[in-house]
Amino acid sequence: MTQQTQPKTERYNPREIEEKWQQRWEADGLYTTDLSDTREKFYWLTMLPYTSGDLHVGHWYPMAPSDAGARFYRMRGKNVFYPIGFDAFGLPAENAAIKRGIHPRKWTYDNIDRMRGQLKSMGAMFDWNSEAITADPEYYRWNQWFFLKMYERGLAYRKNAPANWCPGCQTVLANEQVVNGACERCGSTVVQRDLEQWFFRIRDYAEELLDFSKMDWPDPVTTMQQNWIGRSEGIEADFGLDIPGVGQTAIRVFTTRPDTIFGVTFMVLAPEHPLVPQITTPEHRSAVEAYVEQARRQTEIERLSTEREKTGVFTGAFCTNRFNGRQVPIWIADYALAWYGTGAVMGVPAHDERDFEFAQKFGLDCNVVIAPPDWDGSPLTGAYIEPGTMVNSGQFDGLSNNDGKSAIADYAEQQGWGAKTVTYRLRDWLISRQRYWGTPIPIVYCDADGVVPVPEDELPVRLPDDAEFSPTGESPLAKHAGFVNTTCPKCGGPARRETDTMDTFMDSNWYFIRYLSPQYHDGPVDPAVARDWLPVDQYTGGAEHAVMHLLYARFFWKVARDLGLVQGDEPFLRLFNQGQILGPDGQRMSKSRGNVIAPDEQVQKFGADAFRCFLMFIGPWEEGGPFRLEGISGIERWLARAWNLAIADPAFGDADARDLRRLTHKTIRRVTEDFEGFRWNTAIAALMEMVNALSRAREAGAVDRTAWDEAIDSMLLLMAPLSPHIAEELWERRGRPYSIHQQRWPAWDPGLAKEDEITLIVQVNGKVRDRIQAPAGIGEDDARRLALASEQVRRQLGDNEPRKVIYVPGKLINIVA
RNA sequence: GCCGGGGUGGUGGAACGGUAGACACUGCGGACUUAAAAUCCGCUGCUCGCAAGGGCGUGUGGGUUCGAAUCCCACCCCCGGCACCA
Repeated sequence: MTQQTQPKTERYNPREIEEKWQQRWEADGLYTTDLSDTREKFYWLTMLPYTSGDLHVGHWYPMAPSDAGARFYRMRGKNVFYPIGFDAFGLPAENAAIKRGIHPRKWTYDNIDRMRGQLKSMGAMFDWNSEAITADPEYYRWNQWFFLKMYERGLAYRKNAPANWCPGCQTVLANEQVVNGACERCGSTVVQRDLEQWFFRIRDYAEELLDFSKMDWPDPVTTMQQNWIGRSEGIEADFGLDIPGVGQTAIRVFTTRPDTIFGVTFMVLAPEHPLVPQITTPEHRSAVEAYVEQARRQTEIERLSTEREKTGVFTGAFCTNRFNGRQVPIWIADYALAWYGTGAVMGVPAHDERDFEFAQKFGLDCNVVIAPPDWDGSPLTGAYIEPGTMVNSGQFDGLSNNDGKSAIADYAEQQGWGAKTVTYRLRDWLISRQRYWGTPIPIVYCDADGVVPVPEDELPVRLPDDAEFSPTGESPLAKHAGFVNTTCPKCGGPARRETDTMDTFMDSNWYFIRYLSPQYHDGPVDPAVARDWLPVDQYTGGAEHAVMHLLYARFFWKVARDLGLVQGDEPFLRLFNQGQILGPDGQRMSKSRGNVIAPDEQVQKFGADAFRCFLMFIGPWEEGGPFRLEGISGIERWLARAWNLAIADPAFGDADARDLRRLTHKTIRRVTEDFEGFRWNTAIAALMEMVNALSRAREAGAVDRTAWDEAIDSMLLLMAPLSPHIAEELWERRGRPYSIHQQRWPAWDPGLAKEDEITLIVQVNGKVRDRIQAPAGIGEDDARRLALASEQVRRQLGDNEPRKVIYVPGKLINIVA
């Protein structure tokens, strides 16, 4: 509109300022946290990156907003600790190294060097003095130490068990690492193999892990953990067994439906159930053996297929339902899972869908014991699983099935036929891996002394660099004579080392503890620092870790607590899950898809500040979504306009400061509240509005000097967490004291932020017909007078008298005719 | 199948039960420029109308309410997790 004489000013050029400030901040140790400082501590943690190669947008998306959050709390006066490290062990690094024919150590540490530079280019306030790398012997030494402590307490044990075997990665996997029957990493179909493996007793903590009351976590994550742990209340009940030559006299089942126990018409054992070979009668032996063999060969995918029809074979044996004395046939079927409950299921076709399907297929009886409300006694066409009245259940007839549950449970306990119990879906954590790039398990096998833990003072058991590490199905360390052959710590005789390594999730269990004293030699953490700084106050990271890292880490923390190492029951008091950032095609970003966005180029082109802000602006952080670069020009324009506002003053003069001050204080309020709720996108929108309003104010003529300075200074302070470089540069150019990142967060004055004029919305029958400017404190009578005087309202109303008027103070008036 | 989360303009997205579409991108028009870029200004949900103004609009269908994107019921679709868990 008006001819604008742009002052001859320097243009915003991120390349000129960003590196300069990064170097200055580093040289000044600006982001080094003094852990002995007495101000209120705030441990802000972002999930550590895996060292798989270059950083891409998938790394920036979680980290840039997290950095803004950490900076925000720092400016609010907290002593913020915001560390970073590298998750360096594990299959992906090892596989990548093998593919390229280089040593995993070299591959990993080269990546770390590159990633460190990339992370610094982000302008994040990471405290690099606290860096921890999980593949360092001084780190994994304490993995081993923890293992020994757990072994001492019986929390680490060894057992031969069927394990998830990935033929691609040539190693076993934890239950949590099998996704739809396939390896989480390489996608190979997982098969079952019997192996001697090390486990952690996470099940011992199942009950406590279900208590989420001591932390503030997003609901979806706690729900996922709850489902994963899968607590079920029920009873274990014994069915009588009277088979010549079989010592055992009962088969124990687990059921959540004791109320249906009179309806049992058959029994199902898992193919792997130990009683199967003993009870099978000679004429059924070959069929049973064939079935067991076929079940063993099945892949997880085949076994899990829901479309599959029920299969099973009769063993020829019978057992007795002690409640009604009925003899029922014992079958084996793979829908009974060996590891869940007791590995045996009582078949109640009338009241369980799976049992119904099984009975239908094999012509087994179906006895109704819970009557549907208007049941006429005719056969069921499907399992009835809803509540009902008990029938055909002896003395329990007539009870509601809900009452029957406890009545039968009590009766079973009285008779000694069973007991109330709780079963979990969660399995113990299998930590052995037959791979090279991990923490060696500190155990020695001696012919004389058996399993012998390596003494603490011999830690770390070092991972040899010169192993032949291509996977063969056996741990590569097994072929390294220098590693394997050792002496028994107990008797001094010849012994062999354990050659498996630990699951890499062991590393991420406690890295945030190590950050506090990464150089500490006398334990995993300096106890004094741990006492002051743990637990983590705010954790941010992806929801993909809901049932792996986040569950393991909670378990591990509770073990560390029981060892007296840390205090409190939970490691992460608050959690925020950002959404997944996807490629422009809406697909998960991956090198193989070719949809990876490299931040380095974007930083070159737009600057780190613009790129950070853009990632925060594209949408709500928790939602993620496809990344498209298109909108970034809006961010560039905003930063450039902010720059121009800050380096060139408007025409100062006698002017009303009220509007300007209201703008400032309203914006402070909005940005502060948005930051508290991780709403970076709307915070940036508020700052954009401020820039737009300030530009208009400058155009409009004379501006009050004090109000202008307050506005610009506040704006820079509000921008500092989002775009640290430009904020620092402009702060300096305006002659303010270094560093902006050490300034206090601005406070808003509610009186100044308040509007003194409102737009009164005038509705007739709920439809907006007019908007009238009115004083903010307008009362109902005045509002009504204004509204009824409106020409629009009169036209809508016609001859009708208003029947009712609804007034929402300061907002709206609705005239109902 | 079960458990979460979500469906709003051409696009990303805003909206304590109270102006739907803030903020931005794109597009269109204009200013500046020899020209372009950059910058600045205006318009930009659909639709009827010359206009004033009206109608329709938040996945679908109902309901509650003076008033619903928001609350309730039923359903459809998308994303994530779990999946024969007895």
